[in-house]
Amino acid sequence: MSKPLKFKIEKKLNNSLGRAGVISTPHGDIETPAFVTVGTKGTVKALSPEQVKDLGAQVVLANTYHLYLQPHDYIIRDAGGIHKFMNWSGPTMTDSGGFQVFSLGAAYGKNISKVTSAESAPLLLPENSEDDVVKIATIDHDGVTFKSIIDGSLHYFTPERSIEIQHNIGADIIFAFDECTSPNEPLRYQQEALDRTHRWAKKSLEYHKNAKPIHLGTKFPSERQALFGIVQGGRFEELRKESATVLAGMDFDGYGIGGSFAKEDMGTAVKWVNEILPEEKPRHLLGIGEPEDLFMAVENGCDLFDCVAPTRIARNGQVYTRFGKENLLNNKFIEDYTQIDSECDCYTCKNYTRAYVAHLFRAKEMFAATLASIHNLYFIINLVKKMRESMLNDTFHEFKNSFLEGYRKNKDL
RNA sequence: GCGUAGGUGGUAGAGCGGUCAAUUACAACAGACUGUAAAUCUGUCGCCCAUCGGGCUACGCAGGUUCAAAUCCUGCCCUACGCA
Repeated sequence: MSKPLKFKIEKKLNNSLGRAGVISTPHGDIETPAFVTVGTKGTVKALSPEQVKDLGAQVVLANTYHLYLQPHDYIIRDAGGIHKFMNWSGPTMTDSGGFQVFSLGAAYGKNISKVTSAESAPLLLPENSEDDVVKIATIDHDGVTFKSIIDGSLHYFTPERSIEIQHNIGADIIFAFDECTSPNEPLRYQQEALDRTHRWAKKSLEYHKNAKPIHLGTKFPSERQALFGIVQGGRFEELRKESATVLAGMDFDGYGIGGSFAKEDMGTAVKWVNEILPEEKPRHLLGIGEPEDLFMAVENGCDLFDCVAPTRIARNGQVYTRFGKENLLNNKFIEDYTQIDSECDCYTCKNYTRAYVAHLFRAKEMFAATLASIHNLYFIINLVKKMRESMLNDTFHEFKNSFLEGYRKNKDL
C-alpha cells in the first residue's frame, strides 16, 4: 500500500527541536514550516482561490462539522471532492469537528478561547461542574451530540462518523476526532477527556485503515488521505507527555497538537510533546497563529499551523504590521496616505493606502475585508516562510530577535 | 396673512408632571478576537471631580403654575404642510 504522505526533513535547528522540510501530498508539496490558511466552509472568507494562491498560501484547512451541516459531505463527495468543489488544486486538510466540541460546548456563550493568560487562569471556574448553561455540544463516552448552528437539529458525531465524513470530503490530510478541552478544566477532567480522546484516536485510525474506497475502482482512503492523531492534555505536563507517548504508539501519518494552553508556557507544553513524538512525522500545532506564538512553535519543532486570526481580525479592521497590530478603524488612519506596512509586498500594500482601506471599513464595503485579509494572510504566511529560510541559512535566531524587537514596538510605546 | 402639525443630545426619533442627563437606532471614540456560532462582539458617548458616587448645566426662547416641568399655561421666534 502506498503512503498518502511523505515528509522529508531538510534542515534542523541547533540545540532545539526546530526543523525545515517538505511534506508531499497527492495535491502537491508543502514546504515547512508552513502556515495553513483556514477555509472552514470550503472558502477562505472574502477571498477567491486565486487570491489565496497569489498571496502565497500552500494549503487550506476546511472543517468537517461545518461542511457536514452545509452543504453535507455527500454533496462534496459527488462533486468530486473538496479540491474540485472549491476550485483549490493545492493540498487541503480537514479538521475533524473536535474543536467544535469545545467552541460549541464548554466555550459556548462564554468569553473564553483556547489560549489563556497564566495570571487570569486561576480565576476561571471549571466549565463542566454545573450544567445550568446552554451548550450545543454535549459529550458522552462514544461521541458528541451537536446541535446544528444552522437550524438547531441534532447530530451525533462518533470518531467513525467524523472520519467517514472526512473521507467523503476528500482532503489530503484529515484529523482524528478528539475533544478539545477548555483551559479552565482541572486535572481530573483533563485526564478523563484525554482517555476519551485516546480511545477515539484508536477508533479513528481503525476506521480509516479499514475503510473501503468511496467510489469503485478508486484508491483506499488510507492511500490517498493522511490521518493525523491529536495530542491533548491541557496545560498539564504529565498528561501532555502521556498523550504524546500513547499517540506515538499508533500508526498515524502525522500529529496534531490541540487543546488549551497558557500563553506564557505554550512553548514548554509544545516542547514536552515534540520531544516524544516521532521526529520523522509532521506535526501540526492546531489553531495557533499569532506571530510570537509561531516563532515559539517553529523553534519547538512544529511544522504546520493554522489560525483564524489573520482573516478574522482582518474582517474586523485589524492588520499586522512589522511594528505590531493596528486597527484601521482608528481615526488616526483617516488621512494616512501611507501603506499598511511600508516593507510589505502584498497586493494590498502595493496598491492601496491606509486611508483607502480605512475608508472602505468605515463605509462597510466588502472589499475592505478582502484587502485586509490579503495583507494579513500574506504577512503571516510570509513570516513563516522567512522563518523557514532563516533556518535553511542558519539565521533563525537573528531573524527571530530582530522581528520580535520591532513587532513589540507598538506595545512598548 | 389665516389654518394645522411640530421644534428633544452629532443625526433620526421615543418620552408628554416626579422613577429623565433623558428608551432606541445610527454616527462617533476605544477595545477584544488563536483547529471560524464571527463582515462579529464589548465598552464609552452633556460638562466637572470621582471607586461606589457626587456636583453643575440641559429637551427653540422668555415668563408662569406646581413641593416637583422635556412633559401643563401664556407670549415670542422658527420649521413643514394646507388655504389665500
